[in-house]
Amino acid sequence: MNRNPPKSGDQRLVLDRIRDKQSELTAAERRLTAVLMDDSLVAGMQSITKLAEAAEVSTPTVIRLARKLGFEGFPDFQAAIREEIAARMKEPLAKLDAPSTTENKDHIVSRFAMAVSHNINATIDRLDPAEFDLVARLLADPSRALYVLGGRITRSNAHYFFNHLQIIRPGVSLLDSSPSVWPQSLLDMDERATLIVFDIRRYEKELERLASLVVGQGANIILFTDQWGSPIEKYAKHTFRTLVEVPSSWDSTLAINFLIEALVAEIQTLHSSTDRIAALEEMIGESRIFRSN
Amino acid sequence: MNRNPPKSGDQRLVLDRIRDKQSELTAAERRLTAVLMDDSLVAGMQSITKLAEAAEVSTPTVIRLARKLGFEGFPDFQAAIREEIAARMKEPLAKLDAPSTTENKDHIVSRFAMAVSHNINATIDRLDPAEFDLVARLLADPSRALYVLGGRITRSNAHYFFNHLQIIRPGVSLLDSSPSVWPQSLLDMDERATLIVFDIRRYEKELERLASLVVGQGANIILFTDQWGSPIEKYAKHTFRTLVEVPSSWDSTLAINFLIEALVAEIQTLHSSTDRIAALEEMIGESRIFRSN
DNA sequence: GCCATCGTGTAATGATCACTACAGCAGGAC
DNA sequence: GTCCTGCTGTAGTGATCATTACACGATGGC
Repeated sequence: MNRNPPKSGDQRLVLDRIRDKQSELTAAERRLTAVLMDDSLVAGMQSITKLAEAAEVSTPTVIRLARKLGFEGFPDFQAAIREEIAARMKEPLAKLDAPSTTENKDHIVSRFAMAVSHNINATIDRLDPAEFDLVARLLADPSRALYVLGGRITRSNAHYFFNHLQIIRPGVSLLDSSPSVWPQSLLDMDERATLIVFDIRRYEKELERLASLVVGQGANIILFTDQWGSPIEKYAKHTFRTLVEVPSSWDSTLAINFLIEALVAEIQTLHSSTDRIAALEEMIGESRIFRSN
Repeated sequence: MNRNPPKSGDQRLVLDRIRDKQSELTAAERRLTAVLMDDSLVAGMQSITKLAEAAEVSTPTVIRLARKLGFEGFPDFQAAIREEIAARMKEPLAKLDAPSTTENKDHIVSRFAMAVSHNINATIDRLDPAEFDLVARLLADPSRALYVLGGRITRSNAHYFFNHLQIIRPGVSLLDSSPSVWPQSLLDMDERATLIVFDIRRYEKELERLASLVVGQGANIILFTDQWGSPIEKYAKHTFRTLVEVPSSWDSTLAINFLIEALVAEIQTLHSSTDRIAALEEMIGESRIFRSN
């Protein structure tokens, strides 16, 4: 390729330069770099006007950033980006992660990303969209009382789900982590109640025991578990199996979180209680958004 | 591959169009397409003047080719090329493709998966591996006291991180959600202390206030925020920006969880305190594994 | 050999662009 | 409160750009 414009001295990659200077950048400049890094600098191929519009900043801000990164002006900056993209396009398989040397391939983050990618894909694969929709409708029904319960590790997931459900609709309770206080909630669980349980390996005896009692009372159970399946499956009306293995000593609950977030999105749509959210924000008094314009 | 770029009416790829019309092209136009195909269209990102020079043709020839290929003019042609390159660059390290049949393409789960895929990839993209390693080492150092704090939504993430850190190493505290009890912990934060804060949009004033106090005491802050950046960034020694936008009324903290899990994996490796885990499991008395195989 | 046709480049045009100068404004210091 | 500093956008400029009109030259039919 013709590299007749020998750039402005510096040979480092644009992405690296951005990362290096990230801490010195101003708010508007960061909005810009966010847009640029969003699609691996491709946004920087547009004219300065378009790029500025996309990032919602002014054109001088773009020029100032280019200079801060060590380029003479926008054309110089853009030429560097073009060369960088050209170099990356030449490589057989576009690898997004490493702007970079091969050493990053083995970095824990890369290996983790591949595992997570597989986990979420496989989780979606074994998901029945019809069942997903059914569960979403079920959870969106405010006449059904909901109880949420997690295990030792999955308690955070339970809390996350509870946190959102509680804002979207009434009648949601988070069961305490201590089994000693469960009986009080158990009393209220009739056939209009639904218990959402999270139980991945090192499945917990207490959860199973509670599940059997809950079913005995006529309530339904929705279970989030791992690929091997918690013993609670036999009590559950709906089961979501997720993949949890990653290159770590710990299991990953990312696929579970994925389902939770997708369900929350769908439930919110079904319930469409934007007024409820607005009211809540009013109460909390935090509705101010910090984006600078 | 995905042919999402909507372009100017026509959906076909630029490269395909060139191949289709190759036989109808004139000598000068072929010189042009040769240059373009040489580096996967990247040459087409320059100005029309530069491109013409590179191919040793005149600028009107470039316009005539663009029109022959079905574009309105050079800008239209260039926009199509840019989108095509963008699509190719996005080719994720972890491609969470839409599951199975086309009918499901519009299902919330599929749309969610695509957004999440992009979020995690872009998050990795803007991550500095060296900083990641540095933070992992910092958090693995048992002589540093750790404090974990989340906002309204990110409290679950904070809890998740805390939950794991606490098992791996001593000296980890989760700050309560109620600001009224923060001062007690604040007292203990000296220059050997590190505060891990989660703050995504609808950035919370209380968190920022605490952050400034903490820094005043000489402690370090590690911040997990969104792509726009919490105001706490200016206090933080290390900042991890993640993408949070998904087709939902709610922001997604999946990319944050991704970083947490990856950090936990690395910290665990560095600390290699398997004995500590074993001891803990002994105490909990839950060490029986249910795996079916 | 003459003309018609097609391919191509040159030159001139409005449009857009990159860039500068300056003013407004927010946040921090005192 | 008041200043000050630094960030940011607006407006105006020359420069570059994409495009058009047109002229030249090559080719082929008659």
